Amino acid sequence: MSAVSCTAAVGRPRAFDMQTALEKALDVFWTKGYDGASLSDLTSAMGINKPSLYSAFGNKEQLFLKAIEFYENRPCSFFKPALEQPTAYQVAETMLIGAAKNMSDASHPQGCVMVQGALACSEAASGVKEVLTQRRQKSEEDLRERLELAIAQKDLPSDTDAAALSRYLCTVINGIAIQASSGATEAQLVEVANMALASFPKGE
Amino acid sequence: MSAVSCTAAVGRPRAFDMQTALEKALDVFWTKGYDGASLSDLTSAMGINKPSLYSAFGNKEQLFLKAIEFYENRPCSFFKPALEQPTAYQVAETMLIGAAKNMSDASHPQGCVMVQGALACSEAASGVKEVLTQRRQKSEEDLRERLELAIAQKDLPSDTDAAALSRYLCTVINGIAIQASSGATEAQLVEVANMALASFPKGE
DNA sequence: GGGGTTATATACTCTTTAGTACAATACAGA
DNA sequence: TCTGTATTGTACTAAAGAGTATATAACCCC
Repeated sequence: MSAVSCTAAVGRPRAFDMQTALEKALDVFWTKGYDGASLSDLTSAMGINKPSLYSAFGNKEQLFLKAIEFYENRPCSFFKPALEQPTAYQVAETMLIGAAKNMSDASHPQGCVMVQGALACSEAASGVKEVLTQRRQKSEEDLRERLELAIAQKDLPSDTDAAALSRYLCTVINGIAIQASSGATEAQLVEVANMALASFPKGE
Repeated sequence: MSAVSCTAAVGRPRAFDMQTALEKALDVFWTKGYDGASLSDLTSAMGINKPSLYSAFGNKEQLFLKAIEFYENRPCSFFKPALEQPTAYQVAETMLIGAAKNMSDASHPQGCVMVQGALACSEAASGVKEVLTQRRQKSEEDLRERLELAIAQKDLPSDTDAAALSRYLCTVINGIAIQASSGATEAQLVEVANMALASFPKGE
C-alpha cells in the first residue's frame, strides 16, 4: 500500500495516450459544441471505443470538463500569460493580439471552446454551460484584478473603472471568438484588436 | 382560380396562429440552439403537435429558418433601423446601445439568436450554421456600405477604413451578445457600448 | 508459468430523436 | 346536406442518442 497513488502499474496497460485522446475530444467539442458532439464523433476521433472512454474519463460531461481544463492549461493558451505583462497596456495588447492570432490559428478549430462549447444548449448541457460561464467570468475578474493592481501602481489613471475596462476587453475578445468562428482571418482580427486598443486609457 | 394566392379558405381551418407559434419556436431556438432544441421542446412551447408543425412549417430546419426570418424583421429589431440614422456616429451609437439594451432585455431570451443559434454544432445543423454566418456577414457589409456613404458625404475622415470599422463594431456587438447570454445587465452592456464608441473616428 | 487486475471489443440496453400514416374532424362551397 | 379539402390527434417507424454487461486479452507480481 504505497502512500503515493502513482499510476497503478497493475492490470492490462491502457493502449492509448490519455492526453492525446483528450486533445482529440477537445477538437470535437470545439467544433461541434457539447450538444452537437455525439459519443460516436468522440470515440472515432479519439480512436478508442466507448467502454475505454467511460472507464478513462467517466462520462460525456466529465470528458468535456477535462477537455476544457486541458484547453485552459495548454502552452499556446494566451489569457493567463498576458496577465503577467509588466504594464496594463501590454497586458491588454498581448491579450487581444493573442486572442486574434490564436482563435484564427489553422492548427486547431477556430474560435474559442469556452465561448462556443455550450452557449445555447439543451437541458442536458446546462451543467457545462454554467461551468463555461463561470470560467469566462473568472477570467474577467482576473483581468480586473490585474488592472486594479495597475491603478495602484500608477500605471493607469486613478479614476479608471477597472471592472468596466476588463468587461470591455473581454467583450471584444468574445466578439473576436465569434468572428474567428465565422472565418475571419488573422489579419482582420489583429486589426480589430488594434482598434479596440485605441480606446485604452493612457498611463500618466 | 384567383390570381392572388390568399390563404386558401378551404378545408379545416388551422387552430393556431402561425405567427404566435413561430415566435414560441424562436424562443426555444434562441435559448437552446438548433441542436439543443428537440421537436418535443418545440411542439410543447408552440402548443401544437408534430403533424401540425410539419404541415405548417416543413421540418425542423425550415422552422428554424422561418424563425430567424421573423427575428430579423421584428419591430424591436435594432440593426436595420440604426443604419438610417443621419450620421455615421449616430448609426454606430444607435446600433451599439440598441444591441446592449435589446440583448439584455428580459422580455425574451438573452443574447442573439443569430449568434447562439448554431455556433458550434452537429453536421445536421451545418446548413443553418452556414445561413447564420452569411446573415452576420451580410449585416457587416450593410454597415460597411453605410460607412462608405458617410465617407463620401464627408461625415467620416476620407482615410477611414470602412470595412475595418464595420468589422470592429460588429465584433463588439457579437461580444455583447455573449456577455448578455452570460447574464450581463443592461447597464453593464451600455457601458461597454460607450467604451467601444470612444474610439470612433471624429468627423471633420 | 499461474493468479490477480485492468483494459479492450462486441454486443447489447433503454430512451429519445426526427419524421410519418391514418383515421377522425371541421370548415367552404354547391 | 353532401362533397371535397385541409388540419388534428394518436400511434407509429427507423435511426441515433448515452451508457453498460460480458467475455477476452494483456500486463505485473509472485
